[in-house]
Amino acid sequence: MAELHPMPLTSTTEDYLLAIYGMRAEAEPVINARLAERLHVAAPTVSATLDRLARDGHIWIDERRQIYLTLGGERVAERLARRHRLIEHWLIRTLGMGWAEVHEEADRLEHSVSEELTERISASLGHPATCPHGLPIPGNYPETDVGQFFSLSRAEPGQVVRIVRLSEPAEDDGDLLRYFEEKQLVPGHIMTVREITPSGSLVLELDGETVVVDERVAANLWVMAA
Amino acid sequence: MAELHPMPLTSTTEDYLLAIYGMRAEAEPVINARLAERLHVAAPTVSATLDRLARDGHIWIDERRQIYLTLGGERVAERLARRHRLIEHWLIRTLGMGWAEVHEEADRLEHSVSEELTERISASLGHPATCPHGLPIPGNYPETDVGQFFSLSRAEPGQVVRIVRLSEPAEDDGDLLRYFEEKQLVPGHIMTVREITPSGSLVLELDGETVVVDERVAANLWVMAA
DNA sequence: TATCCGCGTTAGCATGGGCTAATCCCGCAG
DNA sequence: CTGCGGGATTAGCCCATGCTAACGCGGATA
Repeated sequence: MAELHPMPLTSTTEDYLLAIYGMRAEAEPVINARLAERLHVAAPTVSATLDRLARDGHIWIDERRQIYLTLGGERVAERLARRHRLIEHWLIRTLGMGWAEVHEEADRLEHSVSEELTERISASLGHPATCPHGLPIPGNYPETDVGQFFSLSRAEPGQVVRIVRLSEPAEDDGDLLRYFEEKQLVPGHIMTVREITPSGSLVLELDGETVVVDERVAANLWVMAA
Repeated sequence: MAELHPMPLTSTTEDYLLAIYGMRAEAEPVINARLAERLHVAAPTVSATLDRLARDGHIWIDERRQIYLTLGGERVAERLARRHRLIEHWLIRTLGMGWAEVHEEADRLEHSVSEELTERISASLGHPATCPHGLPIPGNYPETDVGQFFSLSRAEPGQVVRIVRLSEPAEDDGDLLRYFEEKQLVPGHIMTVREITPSGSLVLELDGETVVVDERVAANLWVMAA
């Protein structure tokens, strides 16, 4: 039953929907325990909140306790992701905020920016296709070559790749963001995979500089053959 | 007792403090019943919330049930007013939103904009002294000629005045805002008071146009001799 | 097979922020 | 003096969002 007057969603509701959306996009299993980690709340809290989300028709949960967005829930999440990612761009372009700082600010602003303001922002930026960290902006992102993207941790020695985006969870790790920024491991940059060490670390060459990243870090960078 | 880790205030708390601050600035009596009207909540809700505000040291209430901000509460309110008014400017200047629409948007954004972002906005706008509706921006507003301001409803026939700002409550009245915008009754504009009718309406001349406003409307415009 | 780990739910509780209905209090006007 | 009107509080509810402690369950492992 759709509400006649769609109650404005709470900030918490929006956070949950966006987290589920993000985890789906990364093809991670979406279960109670993972959400609890991601949202920094206790397991029973997640259970109760998911019950409300299901009651209100935003999600459904199957027998194996996998969580899925309904069509309505997905629409909400897409709008939020769109807002969040446009805001990030905006903060960088018009106010000169740092590449590693905007995510946190956008996490709060995404809940209070109106639909109209969102569209004005998108227009003023020329409708960018991705956020500054390379994640697609729903509504602006063309249906393209997503299939060509793969995790840097799966790259082969000798391969030349271009960074296309960060992983979802990387955005919530301020230290990691600052590290990526410092090493210029940001979307658009091209690098060569020199070698892969026995422990799984990758030796990269970027702008003539050599950078070594371990497997866990490489897993958070998505690339395409360049 | 100041908290060691100052708990982030809730949106509700901020709304109450800002309302109290605004009513004080207009020299309106600050009591429970007025707050209930302004915030669109029931009287017992206000009582309960004010109890919490007092408990947390943001306000105090005297024997006659007048409500006052503590120094801490006032600091919070000033920061919020600053944010709100800077955001309004920003939305108009960088995104072309309407003079009559920005207040509502800012009412939501003021709760989620960080201190750092606020300062970046102020700098990018050249530290404006007032919001687009003429209300002073704490921290940017010079200590000046506030004493020269008076309500348009107290103007004399023949007087030439310049609009300096709206009243606080006018900002929450969308229809009134749109009316002011349409008639160009906005800060900076100069007009002549042609006559005052027996019913208290004012006949004004603005840019060669004649505009008639009733007493209730005139009370919401502050002017100075020009 | 016995056990333990990861996961989920139940029970029980707290706080913030809302509401209505009913009562109470004070000052002013008749 | 009586009564009324405005304002505040009390009592009693509700919901969303959080927590801990304890229990249950199913699969992998010793």
